[in-house]
Amino acid sequence: MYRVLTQDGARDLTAAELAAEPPSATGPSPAADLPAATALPATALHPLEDPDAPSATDAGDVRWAWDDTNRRYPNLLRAGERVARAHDLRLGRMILRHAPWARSTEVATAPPDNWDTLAPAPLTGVDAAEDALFSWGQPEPPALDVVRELRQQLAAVASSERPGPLRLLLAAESAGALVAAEMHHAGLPWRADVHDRILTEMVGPRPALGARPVRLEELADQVRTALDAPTLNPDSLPALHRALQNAGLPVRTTSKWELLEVDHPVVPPLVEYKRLARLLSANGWGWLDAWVRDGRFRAEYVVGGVVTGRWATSGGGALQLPKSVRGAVVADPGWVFVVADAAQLEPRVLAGLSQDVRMAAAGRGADLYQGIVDTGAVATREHAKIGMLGALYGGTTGVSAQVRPRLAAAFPDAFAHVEQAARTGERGEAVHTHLGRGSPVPGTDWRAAQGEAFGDEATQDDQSKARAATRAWGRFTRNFVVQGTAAEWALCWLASLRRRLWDLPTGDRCAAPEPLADRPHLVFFLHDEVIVHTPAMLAPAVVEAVRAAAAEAGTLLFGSFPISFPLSVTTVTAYGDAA
DNA sequence: GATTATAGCGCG
DNA sequence: AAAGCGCGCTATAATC
Repeated sequence: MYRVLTQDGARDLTAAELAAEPPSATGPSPAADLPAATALPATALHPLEDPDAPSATDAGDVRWAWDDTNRRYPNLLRAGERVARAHDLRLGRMILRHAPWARSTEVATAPPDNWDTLAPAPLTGVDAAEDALFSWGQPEPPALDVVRELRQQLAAVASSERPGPLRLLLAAESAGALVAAEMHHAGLPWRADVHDRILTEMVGPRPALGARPVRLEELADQVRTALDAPTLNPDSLPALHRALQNAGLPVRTTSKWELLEVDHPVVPPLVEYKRLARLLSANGWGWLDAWVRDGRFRAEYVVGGVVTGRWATSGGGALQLPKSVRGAVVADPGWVFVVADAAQLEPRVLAGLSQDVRMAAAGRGADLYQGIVDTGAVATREHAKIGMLGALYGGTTGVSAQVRPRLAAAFPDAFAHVEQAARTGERGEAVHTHLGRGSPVPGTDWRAAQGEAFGDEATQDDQSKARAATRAWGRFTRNFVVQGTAAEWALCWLASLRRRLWDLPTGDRCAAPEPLADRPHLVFFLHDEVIVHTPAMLAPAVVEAVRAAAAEAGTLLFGSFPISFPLSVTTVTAYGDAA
């Protein structure tokens, strides 16, 4: 049963009704020509195709369908309502527009409309929780026919070349949107006093606005002395570069790695200055003032914000929290964090993607890189790691290039898969993830450069630039299939974990006025890592749920293929203490 | 004076 | 050591 949120309110429709000819026909519906059986009712989905399948505690099997989770769900959460399942039509449209398996469907071929340009509402959009319960709070988007779009998307999935994976992808993406809204609602516990103490220990007390903290001023003075440049402002890159040149340092740029190759008394204080200045500008007192309220940091997640399907964030830099300030993330009294991250996620995903049984076998233990060493393919764990990362990213130099032939011989299926993705990209064609998310194709500039490189008046320079652009796009598509499929694994992990956390027996706690934040709940997600905030007593059950969810994610993507996804899990009171 | 571009570095 | 992929954010420079 779909609960479709239209501008007139919520309306319940069965999948069969959605697959039938729409009453207000503005032309033939693509769904009309489909046999009814091709549009599976939501209730008939095998649980393994649906990571947020209804659980024992869900009211029925309702799946909300709405234009934009960000626009609709936060107000439900404020009203104390938790939604079990959703179909986010904005996200669904983005995926189906570019999914190669749905290339010939109406959703993919129709001219652009308002759905294509619909920007997600900010999670922190509505300033007031004071909004009337059913005024949805934010300005209405342009006219959108929600029922029609849902019909078209369901029909597109059903008539696509691979309905099962695409259906899972849309369900997982939408579940991700629910998680993002819930994490924003609950917030990441953040102790401003601890953060302040960390900063003070590193740079001295908070200075007046615009002034440097004492430690930074000391380091700046040491830099000026070492370079004999008494008025140097080390924050000015051109000035710093000139001063380094004048002092005779052979550096091309002012970057840290280049400085570290030079032996000169200015290097230690300058590198330390840059480290602390960076921390202070990105996550100093200003950040604290702007982003932490009432003991919580509320990240603005952007689900599907990266082309590969990874999440992005806007504002606050939630996906770049430096390790040095993670000590300020402290659980509430009586509560703890369960911090879990997936070990070597991307190579494991590649093993599953390419059905490489040898690589899967190397990943049988907790450490895939050590497993590779144990096969005898390479001598050290470091070589295994650098070699695998090189294969995923398209590295062509150094150790990565050296060990590449040996790894390629040991794991031919995995290496052939990424090579194939690179070749496809170099031809300017799209690749796709395991569940069917399509990559963008290169723009007109890229194609023009390719064409001109073979023209009559092509110079050497034109040709080498074109070759470089070709290879760069190949590296992008090579990585896309792995990074994108890893993102899909992570979405399934999140969706499964979210359902399992809700199903945990919590005694009387869940009767509390805040249905989400008074029980174990997700508070942070970082590509292959999650944090659950939980009453300490329930931590062991949460650890079990996190592991079970990882196993389920592996099965959802790769069925019975024997690739495992081990986690490293710790239970801590401060994020900074996690391994 | 307001904008866009770049270098550099934080995260995976 | 970075490199080879994907991001966001800041301060400063460059440009309008």
